[in-house]
Amino acid sequence: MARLREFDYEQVLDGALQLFWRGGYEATSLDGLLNEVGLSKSSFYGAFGSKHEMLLASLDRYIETVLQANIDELRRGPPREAIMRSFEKILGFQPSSKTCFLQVCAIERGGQDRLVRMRVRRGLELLEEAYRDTIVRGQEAGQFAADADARVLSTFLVANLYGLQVLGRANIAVHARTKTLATIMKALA
Amino acid sequence: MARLREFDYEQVLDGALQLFWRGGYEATSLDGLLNEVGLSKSSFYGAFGSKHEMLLASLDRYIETVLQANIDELRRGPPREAIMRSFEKILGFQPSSKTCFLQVCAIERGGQDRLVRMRVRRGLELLEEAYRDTIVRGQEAGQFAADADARVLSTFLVANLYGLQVLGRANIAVHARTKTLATIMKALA
DNA sequence: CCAATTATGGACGAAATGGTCCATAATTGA
DNA sequence: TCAATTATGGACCATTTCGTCCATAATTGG
Repeated sequence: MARLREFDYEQVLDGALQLFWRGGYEATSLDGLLNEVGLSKSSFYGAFGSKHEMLLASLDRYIETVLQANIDELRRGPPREAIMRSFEKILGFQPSSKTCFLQVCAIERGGQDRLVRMRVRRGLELLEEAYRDTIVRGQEAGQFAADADARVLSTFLVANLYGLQVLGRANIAVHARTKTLATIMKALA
Repeated sequence: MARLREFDYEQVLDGALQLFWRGGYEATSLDGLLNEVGLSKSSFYGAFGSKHEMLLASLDRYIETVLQANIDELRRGPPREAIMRSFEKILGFQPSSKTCFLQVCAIERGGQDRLVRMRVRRGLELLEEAYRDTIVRGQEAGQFAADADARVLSTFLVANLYGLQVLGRANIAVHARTKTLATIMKALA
């Protein structure tokens, strides 16, 4: 063995995630990041490889913590309420709120960066599956139309979830976005 | 009077729009931009002021050309078909396709940049109005449920339009996105 | 305690960043 | 034709960018 690392890998990763999440990839400077988390360059390059690899690691981290927590909430609660709550969170967004990191990555880098795209896709699929299972649960409980295709509806929900975040970023009034939620829920039955 | 400018202002603006549109604000370097459009720095700063002002000008330009063209199509055609066509365009997107510039700006800078946010919002509102008027036309023609609130539905359509673009960026299969369109249209009646 | 190995601090570097400045060129009204 | 004004090319600048490198520190197995 040899000298032990003095920093907490996941703590640094979480710090990087916060910065990338708020500012995006390009606008986040490595020096600023290292300064923020208090890490030297050699330690960083030794542990993470490069700024880009750090982004990928942040994205993985986001999926397995933040996104997974949202998914867990969805899977746990009563179907209709759980779905509504997932949307109500987003209705509360202000323009300066952090929208889903998957969306940030998809828009800034998804067009050119295959490794980012694969991860975003995986995250969206996890979310879609969670919605799908929740819809099926709701159908079994007689809350949603039983003849509807849960897969189609779950993709529809994911699309709406991200669309509403764009409206929030643009400062479209809360009441306008809230009324949209009713239309979305109506599509479930 | 004095010496005449040798470059075409709008042509340069269009070139800048293309670069910002494809790569985003931060990732687009001024040197690269000037090199691309063949403009000297002094001419650029004389005419446009700064990189940031150029972004704002590009955004305005986008709204009055690209977005307005989409809006015109929407307003011209038969209601149901016009709405469907506006979505079908997006279904054809590949991951590398340029998503709506309003979305790129909203996600990259909307959280921190008020001037960008105001423009994005105005663009979204123009789009929402066009959808709204188209829905009303459809209601008058008996194609859509007459008792529905066209304003709510139009916001709903805008949200879906942007949500589907995120899915496209993430390489979610075309057939999954296509099926979503049916669900969206069903909400109109 | 020594050898091997890994972590750390920070100096260093080359290139790129957005932006300024100035000498010169071109144009028009008088 | 001359004065006034604006456009242009490009040198120049400070700062920041991501990344490398190396000497030194710390740790463990033998």
